[in-house]
Amino acid sequence: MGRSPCCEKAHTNKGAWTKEEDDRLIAYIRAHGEGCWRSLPKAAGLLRCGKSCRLRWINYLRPDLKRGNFTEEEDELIIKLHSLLGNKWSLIAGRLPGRTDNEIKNYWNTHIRRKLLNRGIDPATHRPLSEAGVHQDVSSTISFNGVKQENDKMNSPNGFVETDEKKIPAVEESLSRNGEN
DNA sequence: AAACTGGCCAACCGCCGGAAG
DNA sequence: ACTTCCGGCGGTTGGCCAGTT
Repeated sequence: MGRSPCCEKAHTNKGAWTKEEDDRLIAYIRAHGEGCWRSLPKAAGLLRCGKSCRLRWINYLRPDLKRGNFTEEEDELIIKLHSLLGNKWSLIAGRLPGRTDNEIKNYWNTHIRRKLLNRGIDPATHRPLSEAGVHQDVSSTISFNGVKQENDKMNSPNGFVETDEKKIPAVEESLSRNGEN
């Protein structure tokens, strides 16, 4: 037996959120706080999956979100963190106040990857593209899939093989070193 | 002016780890 | 110890929009 769905899909709305739905969600969380996403939609009078509510709140409605363009400093910080952590968007987002993992993930895929490729750097390994083989098919570098994830784990750019939690102190050290220069 | 193309981004999907029973 | 459930995460999709042909 597989897992049951997190909500009754037949009775939930999907797609873009309306202003009214946003207002209901904001009002409910202001009154009751975050948490218990499963029961939130019913309690808030929303015909949405709990997951959908959580995502909407975290990625769009939270009052502390920065929004707007990324600065050059944020760009470089994301590149640095990605070189250390790989596709751990939530960890990267934790270092960028007011930014969400989804936002950073989108920004990476649309802007930074291209930026690195233009610099001749492989976005997956943060090594010069020439090192990865002159005849490498660029499209394979661009592709973003599970295999690439596995490669990241097995062949982390900086040689990390520990868990992500164990990486954090090294990331902190690396960043502070960077700050001193 | 219409059709096409590519970029952007909000939102969904499926999986995983951990908590609870 | 095992099963079920929930929250969280990363990957992917699809709709919208602006630029180009």
